[in-house]
Amino acid sequence: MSDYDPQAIEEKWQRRWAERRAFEVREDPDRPKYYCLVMFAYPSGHAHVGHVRNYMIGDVIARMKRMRGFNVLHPFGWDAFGLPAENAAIKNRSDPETWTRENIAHMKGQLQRLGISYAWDRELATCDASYYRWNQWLFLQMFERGLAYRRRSTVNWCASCATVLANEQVVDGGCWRCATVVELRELEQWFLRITEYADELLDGIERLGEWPAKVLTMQRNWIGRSEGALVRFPVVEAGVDENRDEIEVFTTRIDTIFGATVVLLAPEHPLVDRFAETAADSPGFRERVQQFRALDRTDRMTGAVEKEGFDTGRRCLNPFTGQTVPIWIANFVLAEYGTGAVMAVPAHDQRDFEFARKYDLPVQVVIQPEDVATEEAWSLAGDTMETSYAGPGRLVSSGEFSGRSTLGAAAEMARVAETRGIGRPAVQYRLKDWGISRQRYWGTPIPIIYCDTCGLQPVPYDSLPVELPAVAEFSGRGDSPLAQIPEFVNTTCPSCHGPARRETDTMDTFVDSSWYFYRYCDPSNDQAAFDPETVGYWGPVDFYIGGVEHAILHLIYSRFFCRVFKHLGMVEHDEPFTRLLTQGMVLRDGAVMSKSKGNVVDPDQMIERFGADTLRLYEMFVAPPEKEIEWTDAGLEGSFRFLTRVWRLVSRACHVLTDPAAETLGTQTLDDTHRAIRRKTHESIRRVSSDLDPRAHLNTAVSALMELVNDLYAFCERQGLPSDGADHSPAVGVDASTRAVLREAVDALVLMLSPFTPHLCEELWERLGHTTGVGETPWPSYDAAVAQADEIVVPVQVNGKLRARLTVSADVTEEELRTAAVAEETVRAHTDGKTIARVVVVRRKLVNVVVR
RNA sequence: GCGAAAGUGGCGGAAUUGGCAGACGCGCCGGAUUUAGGAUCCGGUGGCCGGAAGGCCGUGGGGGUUCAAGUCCCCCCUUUCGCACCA
Repeated sequence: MSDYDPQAIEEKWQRRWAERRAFEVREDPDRPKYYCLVMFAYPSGHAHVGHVRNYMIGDVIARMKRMRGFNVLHPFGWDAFGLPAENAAIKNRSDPETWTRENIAHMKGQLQRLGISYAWDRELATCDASYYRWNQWLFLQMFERGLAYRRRSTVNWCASCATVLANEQVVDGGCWRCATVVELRELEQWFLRITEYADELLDGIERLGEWPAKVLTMQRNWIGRSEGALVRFPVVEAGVDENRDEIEVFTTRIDTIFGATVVLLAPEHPLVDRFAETAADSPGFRERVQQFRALDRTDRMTGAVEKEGFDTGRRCLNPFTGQTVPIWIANFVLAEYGTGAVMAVPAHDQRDFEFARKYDLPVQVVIQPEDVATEEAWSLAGDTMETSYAGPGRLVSSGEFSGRSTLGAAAEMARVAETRGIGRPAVQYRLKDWGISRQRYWGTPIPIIYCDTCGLQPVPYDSLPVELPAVAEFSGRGDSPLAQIPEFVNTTCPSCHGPARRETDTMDTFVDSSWYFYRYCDPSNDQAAFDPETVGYWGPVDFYIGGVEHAILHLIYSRFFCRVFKHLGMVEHDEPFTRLLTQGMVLRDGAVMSKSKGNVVDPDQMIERFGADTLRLYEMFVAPPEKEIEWTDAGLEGSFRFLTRVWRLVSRACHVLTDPAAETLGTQTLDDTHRAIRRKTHESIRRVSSDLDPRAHLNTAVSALMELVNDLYAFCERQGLPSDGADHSPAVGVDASTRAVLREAVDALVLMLSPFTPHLCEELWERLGHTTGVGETPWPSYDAAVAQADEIVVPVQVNGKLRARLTVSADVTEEELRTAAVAEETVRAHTDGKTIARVVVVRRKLVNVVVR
């Protein structure tokens, strides 16, 4: 047989798979379905070995599941809208679509050379009107239900990208894409009411048992639910009793309200401007407010700025104590959380404590720890305490509530506030509604029309899609590129048919990626986003694989959309992704691969040198899928060496194996060597099967296969099989038992290796005389009786230290083990002259002789 | 600062339920083969002592539980990730 020539083999099998449409599937109610999905790709230009790793994990799982009898949906597509296309267009003086389509073509070629088992007939690109029209459809559905709405608001603005960012897209105060520090701007924006589902999204986390705990924690933090109360503090105006202003605060510690000695406003709080109008007598008021507002946003958010504030001179009424308290403006109070106003309780909150000490504001103790003997001790401490006390305890100096335990007091006091009409229990979330308006060209047009007479009008469903107009040359200037295109902007009102203007913002591309996994199920449907019955068959996604960088953005939006579709009656499941695996990055020289660092490893070059199978195997073997890996060429060579070894082993086996149907195990007598290799074969099947499913420990599955190959080499040598390349007549001098045992082992090896290196294994499978493809052959099953050894080696310890090994029959009894262990010579050397206090026997595992 | 995860040979990593630490691979060393190199095959490879048999030590550090700890508990160190004035 010839040498291993990956290039020839890989091309041959990729062609055959395509001809056979081997990976295209349709719904089949008689077979269990399995939806294996990798996160679709942004067509940036070139796939690198990091992408390859992601896609390989999915491919190994998909191919293995197919062999295990599942009807496997394994699609791929393109997250094709987005800013880089616009930037590239400006740079190349072309248009975003050309750039995008060329990149898709190139990357698709790269992926196809890897031999991934995608159902390419379901490929989609979000920039196709046939896809994004359903973004528009869904937007209108949400608009009808009040889930999409428009409001003027302060938004995060990235000056470099010249667009708005969602809260989720602001990372450490900068743009998630380019890290430019975000500014705040007032704009009319479209929002999706994700907060409507805040509790559902939070509760659902409990049921995502097959997601990494880390991702769940991040989502919990992001939603940031806190229970507390809203309480209104009436502003005390000299001489005015009616219709006076109120400051509503949110607190999680209403049980400390008797200690609220000052109310703090965010500099952006609406009342601040009102106060400023009448603050003529207070010089510098406006200037100081301006100073606070101008503070660097990131610094304010992260606490890098010193806590400062000043007295407005106004006072309000603490509705529980009936006492007036001063109103201050403080730079650390956030306008966007809660009500933008807080009650400060210096004695029981560290921030407030520091603030009070700095400005010499009163510290009123109202909670006393259970273990402090007397109230006096703490009342005294109010003036001398060095730190706040935020723990539990008993309420003191709290009117009718004094003596109560903090446990349960907060809930009751919130209810009391409600009956008195001064507040109510309330829940706050960190999660904000999702701003989706983007002042960009390359995205889904928002299907809304503005008419001077009729106002805001949704585009009628039968006018969808609102197509993105082509542009000849892309300048990228102006806030909303679509606004520069009169043919697009000018339209007629669907209601009065008078002249009207289209919305010129496009949707955040995360809208596109929030439901693409449903579209794959029914990709060419032109009547609906998807047929609910079809998604009912394929959904939810059983196994989803992608980078942890999407832990909050994409994965929370998709869970949100799943619920919207459920409420539209289009899906029945609660969660879109049953199991999530976040694969580790591929690093080189300790850094993420990027063009600018010049450390990108191009998969095409690796395929050229070693073949796709070697690259595939290497990336699966080097570490567990979740871990990040450091790229090494040496490791790749090792994988190539292993595959060459497999090739030679099977070639050698082919010299003596002729007919799969005849070489079966039946009544042959097997000697020890035969039994040993059968044991190894079945043990390997057991290990590889469970390593792949459900454990997804792909690296140890490969290790087990390497061990099997090593043993098979030794077996061939021992049985005197002619070596590869030697002159021989088939099967000369090789008995039927040896051939049957070898056949079983080599077949199992090739089958189990095939999800990793499908081209090589298809070729070897064919050479082994099989007529069906390796991928259509059922996964091998293991026989526990065969995997079980006749004899086992049991370690013997004396006082926990290994002293001997006993080779005993597998069905040895505890008593026999005990006797044999104590009698063993090396054991006796360590027990002589001592008392055997105890002998611990763990059947089939270990003996420990305890001496004194 | 708070929270979580991790820390195992020269390197990547394995050890599924508390039961032989270091599977498998890389690298290195030796042997066979070879004109030579490469490739291949076989063997060795945690540290220390020893000619060997064997012994001692060993999973970031320190304590503990247990017949038995990489694994469980407590304290500490380091790294990574997440959160970071959220009232």
